[in-house]
Amino acid sequence: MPKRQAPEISLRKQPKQARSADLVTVILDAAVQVLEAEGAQRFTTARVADRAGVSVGSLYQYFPNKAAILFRLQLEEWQQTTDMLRAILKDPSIPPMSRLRNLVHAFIRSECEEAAVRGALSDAAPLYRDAPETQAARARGQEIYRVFIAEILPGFGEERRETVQEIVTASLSELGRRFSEQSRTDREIRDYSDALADMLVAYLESLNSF
Amino acid sequence: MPKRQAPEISLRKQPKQARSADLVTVILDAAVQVLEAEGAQRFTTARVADRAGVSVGSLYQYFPNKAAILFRLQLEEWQQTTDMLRAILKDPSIPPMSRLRNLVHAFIRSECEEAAVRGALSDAAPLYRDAPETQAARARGQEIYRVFIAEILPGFGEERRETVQEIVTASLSELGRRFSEQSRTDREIRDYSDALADMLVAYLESLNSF
DNA sequence: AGTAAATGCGACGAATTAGTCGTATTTTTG
DNA sequence: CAAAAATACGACTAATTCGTCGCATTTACT
Repeated sequence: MPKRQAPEISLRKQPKQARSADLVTVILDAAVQVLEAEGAQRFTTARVADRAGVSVGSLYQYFPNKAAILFRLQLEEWQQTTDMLRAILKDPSIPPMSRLRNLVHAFIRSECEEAAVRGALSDAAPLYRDAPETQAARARGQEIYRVFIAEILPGFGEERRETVQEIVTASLSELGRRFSEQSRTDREIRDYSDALADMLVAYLESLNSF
Repeated sequence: MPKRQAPEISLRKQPKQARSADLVTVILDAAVQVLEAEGAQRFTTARVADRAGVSVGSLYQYFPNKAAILFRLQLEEWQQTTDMLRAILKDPSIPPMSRLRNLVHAFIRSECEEAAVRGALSDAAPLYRDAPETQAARARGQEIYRVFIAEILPGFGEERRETVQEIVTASLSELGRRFSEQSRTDREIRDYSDALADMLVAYLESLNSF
């Protein structure tokens, strides 16, 4: 059981002046560029600092270690995606299964944009995924699905719903990630999204026909 | 676009004497142990050689680089799994959807055994996944599903079937991997397998009801 | 202006790693 | 048994990496 993983993934100190706040954003932008251009393997603090036009020392003023930068990027990614999906999933003017279809399409499209960065980020996941902050962020993201599943499967027990939720969310995130590993045409994206939506809808409807 | 990745993943030379054939298996055994005990991050040729009770030099006689060892392990993993699943999927005495259910259960159970090694192997995937040998092995593994999908969806065109196959195989491998990241009780394994099988069956049956 | 706090710097230390090469040992072969 | 081929060895090199520390510069505040 390899349980490495030091904590300390959060910001080391809060930027108090404008220049240092800028510094943090400049570093994060540079980090994205490094991930995109060099991949997870060659993602190093030195390269990030270099591309940001900043010294390593400055970088380490605000990020306690390399993993903290990656975690921060993943966190922002998750937050953006979750916000988008929440809006789709909560819209009461659309029937649930249509909302789900819309969500699938939006999610797959979003996964295919900036696929390079996302892919690299997931290659680097071992560096940050075991940190408690990461677990917490994951859990927060699950909330919107929990509510949705409860809405469409009202007769089911807590435990059963959790399993369904696990399957549905994992299908989305894992199949989305895998699909976006290769570059795809718009046509492929539509077809795949349709098929994935078909599968999820067929599953959920089959559960309700009893 | 990070396109690193040197080829040269195959064996450097064939062992001609018994002792060197032993050497290769000893090294592979040790590699598994290192992956399991230390994780992908700390998987180094030195550690493997050390645990195998062999010198690095000897290791490099037969493996051109670190990635070759990992590829070899992944290949054996895939071969074993594929053989098992092929037998289940081809049994003509059982109706197709029952075969699929059996397959899901067998696969998830198998993923949960030695989850540590499999997880580490997939963390290390960036080191070998872009090699042509890996692509080829992947493609070979897809074959059994291609045949199965063709059997149950005879009226569908080639392209459509490919999308379905992509969805089904990705669901299995990715959800299986993700599920096995945490350690699971027998009960959880059964419930999850049932749910996943439900989803796949619901999907495939929904396709056939037109 | 003058002081203290905040920020920025980058050379440097300590550690780790992949892979090689010349040599020693063992096995095969004639 | 002797020469040749195969195998084993492990010290070593070259490269890369993370993260720190003492000092310089800039900003905030009175």
